[in-house]
Amino acid sequence: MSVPTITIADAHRHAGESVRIPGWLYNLRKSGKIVFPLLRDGTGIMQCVAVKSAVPEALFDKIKDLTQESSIIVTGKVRAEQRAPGGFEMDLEDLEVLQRVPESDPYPITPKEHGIDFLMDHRHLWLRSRRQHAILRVRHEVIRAVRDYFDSNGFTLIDTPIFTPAACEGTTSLFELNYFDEEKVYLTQSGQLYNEATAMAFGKVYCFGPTFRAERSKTRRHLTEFWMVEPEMAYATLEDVKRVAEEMIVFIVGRVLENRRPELKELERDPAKLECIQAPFPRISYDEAVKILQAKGSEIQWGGDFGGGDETLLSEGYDRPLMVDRYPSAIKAFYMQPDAERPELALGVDVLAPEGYGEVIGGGQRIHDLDLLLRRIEEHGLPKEAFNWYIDLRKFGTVPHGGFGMGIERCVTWLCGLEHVRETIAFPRMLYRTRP
RNA sequence: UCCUCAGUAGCUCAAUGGUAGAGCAUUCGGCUGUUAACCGAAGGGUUGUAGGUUCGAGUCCUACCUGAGGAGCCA
Repeated sequence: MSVPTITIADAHRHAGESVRIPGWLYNLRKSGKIVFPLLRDGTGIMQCVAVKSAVPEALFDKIKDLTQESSIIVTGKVRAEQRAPGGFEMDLEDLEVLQRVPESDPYPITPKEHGIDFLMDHRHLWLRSRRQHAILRVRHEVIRAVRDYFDSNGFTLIDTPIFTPAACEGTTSLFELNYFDEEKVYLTQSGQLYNEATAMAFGKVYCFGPTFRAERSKTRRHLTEFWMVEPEMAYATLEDVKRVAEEMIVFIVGRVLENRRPELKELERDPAKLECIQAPFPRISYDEAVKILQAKGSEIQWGGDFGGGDETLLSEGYDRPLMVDRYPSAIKAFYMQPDAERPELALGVDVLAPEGYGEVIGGGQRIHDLDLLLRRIEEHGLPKEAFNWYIDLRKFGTVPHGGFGMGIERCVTWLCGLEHVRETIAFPRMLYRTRP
């Protein structure tokens, strides 16, 4: 008679049955004649139990001598048990050891606390911990929600290139590499310019992929390689962009609350902080933001950009994301459409997450007028030849259009209530850290 | 790139300029309901590197290396 192979996540459906679960030994608690191995299988953690008098001696000895993170396949009967974490427990009947981790070189991440440097050096193993597991499952939920939101709202996924011939935005630094020793190309820092082309072909589009910034930033909000989702819409105004950004965030938060409650609990994240993320989000202008900041004691002057502290000051007092729009054109990218009533302002919007998490979305309406775009390219000293295709978009059926970009890691950091973005991606790439 | 802080056992951290310590991990022993289990014992050190001051440096000084936090910039 063969027993079914199941996952720990499904164990509650097999109470009273004998089943087989492949996994790894998460931890082992011993008490003389009774042992409690904790099995981890990627879907959850289950406590097993073996009493010396109730199992064959060879089996008991094999369990007793297991080491942390050894790969094992357990067989036993699942039973509801109040005392077990998770509410279910397995009475062990058999154990197959695929690889026993030797004592001479034990698993380095013990159940005690560790420093961040050590954990980052062992990131490939750290991913097995409950906390990292919870964070990456929330990340997965966020990504799935993003795709579902756009897919069910008429957007077409169109991926943009990662090798690009020039800067999308002249301001930030790019990673440069040799392209067959024939020319220099750069790793993309945004798919936006290409998406403006695809939006003119498909109406509503989005891209979702890795993005690279060679900024020498060393803060809790920065990675050199991160994932960004960027929708772009033809015939869209700044107001349309703001509405979509708001709807998307509400949708994502709703999905996380619906499907990832246990993960939020593992992370000790108060779900009430997310339950209040409902439309409408507060909206203020750059002008108002500057006045608010000055009243709160910030050094900011009109015309300057917000620092990290300014973003925190602005978003405190709101329990939901704050939308700030109409920034001075001078501090924004060359492609930003000016405000018709006040041409010194750009029709851009930033979305600042609550609780001091800062900017998670940046976007706005793009310039659709050919002459204005040419003028801006010149003013910013950009090489016109490299933008010929982009300029074409204003020559052949140009329309008002806009979109935004959302950094996935910053969003996950906020939703999980984390201190640092580095835990929201499996293998973070940061200034001074490219390994493992 | 700049500013601040840190580097001592495998890990997390102590140690007034005067003998290098603890908890966890590992090994051995004990324990029939543990929840980062607990109790007892043992092994484990070129104090990041190179100089300097001093009778004497983990501790003070200089440079460098590595990491962390922050700034600017950004999602």
